Amino acid sequence: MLNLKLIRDNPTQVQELLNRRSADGYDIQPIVELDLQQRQLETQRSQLSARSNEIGKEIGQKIRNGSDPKGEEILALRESGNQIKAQVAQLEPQERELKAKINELLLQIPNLPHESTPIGQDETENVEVRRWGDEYKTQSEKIRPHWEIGEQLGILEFKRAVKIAQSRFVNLIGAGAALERALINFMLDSQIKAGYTEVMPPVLVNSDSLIGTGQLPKFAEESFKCGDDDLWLIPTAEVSLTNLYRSEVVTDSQLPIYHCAYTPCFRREAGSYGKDTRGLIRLHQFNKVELVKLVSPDTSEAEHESLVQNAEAILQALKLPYRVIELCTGDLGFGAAKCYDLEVWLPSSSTYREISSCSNFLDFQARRANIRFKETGKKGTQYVHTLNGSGLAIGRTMAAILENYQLPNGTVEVPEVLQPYLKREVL
RNA sequence: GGAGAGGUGGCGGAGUGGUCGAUCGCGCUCGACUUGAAAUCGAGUGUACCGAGAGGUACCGUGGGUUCGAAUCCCACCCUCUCCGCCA
Repeated sequence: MLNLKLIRDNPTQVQELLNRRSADGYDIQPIVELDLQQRQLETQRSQLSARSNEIGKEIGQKIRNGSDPKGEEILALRESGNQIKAQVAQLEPQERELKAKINELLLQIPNLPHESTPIGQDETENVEVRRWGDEYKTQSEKIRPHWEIGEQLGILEFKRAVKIAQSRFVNLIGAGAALERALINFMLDSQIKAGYTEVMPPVLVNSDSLIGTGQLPKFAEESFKCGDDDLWLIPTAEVSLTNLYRSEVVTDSQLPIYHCAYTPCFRREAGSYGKDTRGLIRLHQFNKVELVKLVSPDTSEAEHESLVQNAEAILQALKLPYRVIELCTGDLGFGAAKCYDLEVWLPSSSTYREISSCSNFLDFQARRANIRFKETGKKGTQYVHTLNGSGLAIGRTMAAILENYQLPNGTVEVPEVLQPYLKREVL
């Protein structure tokens, strides 16, 4: 969430930055007005409370000095205390309501795009930063999509998954399941080597966690909710990992904190009917290795670049052609100030498809989740900066491997780095 | 799910209606002593919000309530621990 003081002090700049996201945009004016009202109320109420506290102390002192607790003097003081209390009781709910309303509005406002984020309307104005691995693109004439390859090899099974669940689910069979596991282990091993501490977190989380990372309140329809409990299936391990430190104050010596996790991810994909209906690209349940960093604000830009490199390293090790895209302001996710997408080459459709999204949230999530750090020797606390990225989405990686490593005879070569994990060279 | 115990500042731990934002110990910071360190001694040391400032308000698991006044009394909820039950 945005800093209320920043909105208060620089409403025009904040509004201008929000407008970069979209023209119909977000209006901060209501917040500015409510904030003004709330502060006036707060001043008024706290002055009354101060007076009331004084009266309370006076009564206590008089009784200790021998005044009759039932005497006229004390009764008069109590009466005036009661009057003030009645006034406070009137103001309090108004103030609480205003605060709640402000908070509600703040939770709906997306992050301000970073100054360096390219300005644009939608994904067509995203900027390609670099490309890697053109030399690995297959020259073969006969390219089949990954779901055909997978079904023919008997390692992907969509029909029965639909039976036991619904559409957009898959069974991985035999070598398919083994390949999935190999990818998970390879990715985790690589990221652990890069300095991330592995976590196996809950994949069910409460509402506060989803608010902390920004999925709630705006995107409730994107996640699966458990009926009887305040628990949701995570759409990404970002939620679990970032919320590990919710409402905590860490010391600056603990920073930077790097975590990686393999988890299944669950997404309702509401509103994407008809999109990517075949294959592994858009499922309700998919596996992912996620990277999360909590860092000191002055390092977050450099940390962002190195996070992207950690994700890229996986694609490079797998020799999968990809490109790095910097999202423009109009395509930026809700909480991100700056975001790079990694897109892997899928030869069957001759397109690059997103396989990792690496975002810098600055203090946006830290404010929502109240994650702070204390600098030794300094008074007070500061919000950390949070970053995350996929390292990588497993299902899409499998799709890319099946397509990029397919052989004319219908089999699939196993990428060299996976061979020790999979203990075979061909699928 | 049942029974019991408990949740206080970075940690430990006091505090059962007023002088408590909270004794004390540890830790930490600064200073003194010391060639240096340890030990010792002295001072300081929570967070958030409002206010130009002086200052004020709020916070003792969370939310309500009683009272002029609540860490302390009442109610509900959450969490932790022990025992029992169930269970991958």
